[in-house]
Amino acid sequence: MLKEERFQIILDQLGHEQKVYLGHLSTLLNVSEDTVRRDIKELADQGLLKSVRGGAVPHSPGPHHFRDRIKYDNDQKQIIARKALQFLKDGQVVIFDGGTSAMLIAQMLPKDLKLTVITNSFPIASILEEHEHVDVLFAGGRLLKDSFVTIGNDAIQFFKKFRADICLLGICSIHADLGVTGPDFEESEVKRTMIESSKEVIALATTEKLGTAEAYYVCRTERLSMIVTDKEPDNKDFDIYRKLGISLV
Amino acid sequence: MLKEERFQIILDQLGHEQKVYLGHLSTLLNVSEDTVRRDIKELADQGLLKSVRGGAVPHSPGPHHFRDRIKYDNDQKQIIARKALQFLKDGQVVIFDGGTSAMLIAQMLPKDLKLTVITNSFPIASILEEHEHVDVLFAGGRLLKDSFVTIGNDAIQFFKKFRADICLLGICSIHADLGVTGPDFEESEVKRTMIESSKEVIALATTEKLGTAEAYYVCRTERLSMIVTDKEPDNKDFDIYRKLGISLV
DNA sequence: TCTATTTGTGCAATATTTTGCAATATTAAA
DNA sequence: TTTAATATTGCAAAATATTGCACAAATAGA
Repeated sequence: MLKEERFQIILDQLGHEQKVYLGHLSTLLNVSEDTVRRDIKELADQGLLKSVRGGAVPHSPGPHHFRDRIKYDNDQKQIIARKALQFLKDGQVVIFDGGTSAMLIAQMLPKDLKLTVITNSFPIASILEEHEHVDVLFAGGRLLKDSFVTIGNDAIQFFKKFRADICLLGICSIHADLGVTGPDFEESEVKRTMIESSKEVIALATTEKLGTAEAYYVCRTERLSMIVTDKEPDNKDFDIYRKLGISLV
Repeated sequence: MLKEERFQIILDQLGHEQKVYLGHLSTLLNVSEDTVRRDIKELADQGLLKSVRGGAVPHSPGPHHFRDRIKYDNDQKQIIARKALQFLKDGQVVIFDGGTSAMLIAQMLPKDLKLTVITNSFPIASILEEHEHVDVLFAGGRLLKDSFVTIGNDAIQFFKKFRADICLLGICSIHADLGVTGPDFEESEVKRTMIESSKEVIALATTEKLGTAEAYYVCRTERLSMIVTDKEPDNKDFDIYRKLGISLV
């Protein structure tokens, strides 16, 4: 096998995974871990990925240093993202919420998928900038430091203009009676508008967020079309949501 | 078998596969590996494929990303950015245009300067995110791929809401009679609104852009308060602008 | 036609690169 | 701290490239 073939395979892996491991690649490519390490170093020198302890993570070009803040080792969220991905179809208009879960979805998105994406998240917009067939509509507003999303009335008014097919709602607390809630007032306001502007709402939630509530109201639980979790969906804890007509995945 | 026939077969192989091996070609073409190697070298010299250890791979055209563009000829622009920097004072509301010049200014901005920045440029917003005392208001709209700015009616409406102290206008063509012009229609539309929403307009222009014109009108020359160039401002070529009441720096 | 020259090919000697291993150093986690 | 995992370094063996050369085939000029 040519060295270039190995390079291609490593880069392909990083197209849909957020991290590749030395050990995994070593068996996959049939070479020693040392060789994989050297390959990764060479690719890192070319700026095609970022070498990290134990493997490598994607490193996309462009001036987006917020990309570095992604926590790549978040297995739960990665599982959720992979599950959610299957519900995105060609031609849809999708609102992406600003959380890390939605960001992972953006990163795993097949490059040939045609979408119109509406978002208020810098990281998501900058990831999708590389997708030729994705139109990005970005919500203006005040930039919230450290979470890289725009908020405020301008962002709200922006989302109100659209009628999206799907809203990918980042991880919030979900409680069957109290509804969907979030920890930040202004972000919750924006989320509420995102939901109002979408036909279907897919909530991305790690299981520990189910049954909990936070200070600020976002929407009623029944408004959700689907909850994507990191666990098996046939758990009986989830029955309460199924009764409300919500699919669990 | 003619050498040209071998060439054709090698190239055909690379049309289907992503790689060819020396050994494989050697048996296929009934010549020694040395000959194949020489063939590949010759084809590589013509740029028809890429010679690699053990075989060859298709020649991939390198990506031309935003990041790559930043490096080029920024000496001039750095001079301009440094000069422009002195006009920014605490407490001002400043509109940053999306060009590389404005980006360099953002990069050089002292961390303790208090500003409100209004922009439609991702790179600028993400640079300023690290400035604790800078409030960033980001214009929504359609994201223009590869230049990382938002454009369209939404962006225009956003800028119309403000009354800024200064507009830092990225490098356009400036002609004393024909006014300020740009090469892209939609970007020029946005620039026009930026200018309308600002008290003062500081144009950033490399000297070769002075006296030239492009297709799309942005504003009259007199509307500029100042032109920052990379040359000494006492050049007599600049007199024509001074007569219009524009400072040169 | 015949010779002289060029070109393409394979072979062998030598140089370079790649690879895996082992010893040592560094880092992250308990 | 100690401990386990991962990285780095130097090295030798294997794989591959390069070079020089001999020889054959094709080409050109007389």
